[in-house]
Formats: sequence, C-alpha cells, structure tokens
Amino acid sequence: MKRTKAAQSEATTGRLLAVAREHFTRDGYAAAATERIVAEAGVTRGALYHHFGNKLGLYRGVLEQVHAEVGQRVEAAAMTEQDPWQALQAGCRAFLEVAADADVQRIMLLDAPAVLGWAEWRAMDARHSMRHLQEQLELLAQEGYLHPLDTEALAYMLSGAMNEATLWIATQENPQRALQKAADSLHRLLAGLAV
Amino acid sequence: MKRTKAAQSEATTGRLLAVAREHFTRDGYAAAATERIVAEAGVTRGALYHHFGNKLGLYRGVLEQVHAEVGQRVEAAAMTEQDPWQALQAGCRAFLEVAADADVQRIMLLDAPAVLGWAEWRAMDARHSMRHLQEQLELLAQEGYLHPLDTEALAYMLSGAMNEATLWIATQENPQRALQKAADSLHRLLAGLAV
DNA sequence: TTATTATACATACAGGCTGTATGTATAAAT
DNA sequence: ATTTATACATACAGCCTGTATGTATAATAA
Repeated sequence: MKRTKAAQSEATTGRLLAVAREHFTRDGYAAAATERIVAEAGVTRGALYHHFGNKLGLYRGVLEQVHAEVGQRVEAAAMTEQDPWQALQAGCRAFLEVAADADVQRIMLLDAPAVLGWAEWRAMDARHSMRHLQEQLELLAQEGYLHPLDTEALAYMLSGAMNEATLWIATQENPQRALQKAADSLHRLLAGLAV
Repeated sequence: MKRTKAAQSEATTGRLLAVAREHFTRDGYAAAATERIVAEAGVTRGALYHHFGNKLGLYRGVLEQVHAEVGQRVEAAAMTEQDPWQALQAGCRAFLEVAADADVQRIMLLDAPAVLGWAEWRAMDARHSMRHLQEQLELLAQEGYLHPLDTEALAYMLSGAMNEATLWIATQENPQRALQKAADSLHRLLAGLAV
C-alpha cells in the first residue's frame, strides 16, 4: 500500500489531535502523558515531536480545534437573528450552551490560560469567538443603542462573565435550570448597557 | 540556641511560603521546582514534604494567603461606604485595584483554577472575596433594590467579569486609563440590575 | 532525672515524563 | 538513477516529584 506523504501526515496528525483531545479533557494538560497519547494513536513520540515540535504544540493544535468549533456555533446562532440586540443575546445564549461540553470547559476555559498564558489564550479566542462579541458590541454602539463605553473592556468582561457562568452551571445539580438563571442574569446585565 | 518546636516549625513554613510565593508568581506552578524553592528557603525538600505533604499542599498554603489578603482589602474598601450600592461599587473597584498585583494575577487568577480545579478554587474564593460579593447582592435584593435574579449566578458572573477585567487591564499600556474604562463598564452593567 | 515518644527535619532512591539526538525507510525532486 | 527531504522509530539524558529511611532534638511520661 502506497500513500502520499501529505496523506500520511494528515492521517497521523488527525489521530494525534483526536486522541490528545480526549486525554487533555480527561486528565488535564499536566497529567496527560505524551507516551500514553501516542500509544493510543498507534505511533511513537517521534511522530508527535516531528509534527508538533513539543507537547505544547500538540496542545495548541487541539485548542485551536476547540476554539474554532465554539466560534462557528456561536456565530451560526447569532446570524439567525436580524436585530443586533437579538443577535447578541442569541450568541451569548449559544455560547452558554456550547461551552457546557467537557472538552470546552477543561481545555479551553480551565487549562488554556495557565498553559499558554493569558495573552496567547486571549489572542486565540479573539480569532474565534470573542471577535464576534466585540464586533457586535461595536455595531450596537455605532447605531446608538449603547451607552458610550469602551467596547474592548466590555467584551472582555462579558466574556469573563460567560466563561465563569458555564463553569458554574456545570456544577449545579440542575444544569438546565442554572442555564436559565445565568441567561436571565446576563440579560439584565446587558440591559444596563442600552440607552 | 534552643528553640521550641512550634517556633521552629512556624519559621520554616513561613520562609517556605514566602519563597514559594515568589517562585509561583515568577515561574508559574508547573515550572516552579521544589528543589529551587527549598534551596532559597535554606532547607531541604524533606522539610517541605513534612510540613505541606506535597507540592500542591505548598501551593494551597500560598494561595490561601493571597486570597486572604485580597479578601481583606476588598472588605475594608466596601465597609467605608454606608449605602449598599456604594459599598458594592467600592468593593468592586477595590478588587480591580488589588488584583493588579502580579502575585494575584498569576497565582490566584491564572494558575489556581487549572491546578486545583474549578470547584476547589471557587470554594477557597467563596471563603474570602466572593462571599462578600454575594452577601452584598443579597442585601440589595432583600431591600428591593434589585431585579428578581439569582444572586448566586450573578455573583459568579460578576466575579468572572472582574477577574477577566484585571487581567486585561494589566496588558494595556495605560493601566490607569484601562482601569477607569473597566470601572465605567462595570458601573453600567451593575446599573442594569437596579430596579 | 531518666526513659520514651513524637516532631522536624536531611538524605538517598525510584519512577515518570519531556525533549533531543540519531538512525532509517520511503516519497519527492533532480 | 541519484539525491534530497519527509515521516517517522529508537535510545538516551536530564529534571522533577514523591517516598522511604535515618537522625537529632524537643516534649512527655515514669
């Protein structure tokens, strides 16, 4: 069986990313051993270091996937609404639902800031989910719906509030109910921004 | 020179905590080597494991200190105001200022959630800073100043917003100005909660 | 006062994990 | 057909944590 190098490479990196994602979710970054990841992926650590450079590189790859998925789903939800306010609300609500996944919580919210540092973590987030949030806020501001505030500061604070909310929701015995409470609270907070 | 065991113990744990705090702040939890910490503290790893059980135990000790300091300063600021709304605002503002310290940012905000897990991190926070926040919200709710909302959900979201805000502020070239922007935004968000 | 016990460490060792250096087979390019 | 580059596998060195064991001294009991 002959395979092209590109195909071989893609197959290996794909398996590594998939297995690593499970391990990073279940064990966390520190306790996830590269030896166990590569064994489950059917390769050796040589392959990992060839494709990703080091353990951190593999983590970046996984994190990029998670961020991209979250960003897509949030954007999709926001785009169903025409009214800017409704779009913002829909996007926020979608985030609260999407971020309920264990992968998102452990990898993207809990470990990533400590592993990559806040700046790199935020930079990656900015390329995906949070960019939409700030754009939406700026749109509202330009159309005069918003009190005169710094949209950047606002975006970070709202993002932080939602991140914390999803982690809180996940610990509640009735997550559905907790989600509603968080959404209500968020709704009220956003209401304070409107003129 | 004869020393009592209790005094000896206190002196050693004190030095270990002080040195560890510096290392955890500068290097982060993962990269802080116990060997280097004990060397700088003038003891061996035997002492560390005797008093703190393991590296995580030492981290818990440091974190408890940081949390306690932050909690005290926030409470002190809040207590200067009589009006519940003013007290809440003052406490929030104080937190934004106190959490500008590198120790607080790296240890308490960035690493702790990943190292201890969200539940234990929040439990420790609840015993210090966040307890005041929720109490204040409940006070406001009971006196009818607040829209009917879940104060627990609200407390987590506001806490998350402020945590993120301080980390953002620290990256801005003009932190003083950024602090003001964040405080303004927070003020507006809180305004949405009032009836 | 003396014998015993418990505390506060120091030292030595074992195991795990990351990163690097090196070797090899095969696809791609010349 | 030969050279080169890619995609790995293997072996090794170094660091770091936790544990097991030894020891001196303060606290306690007899």
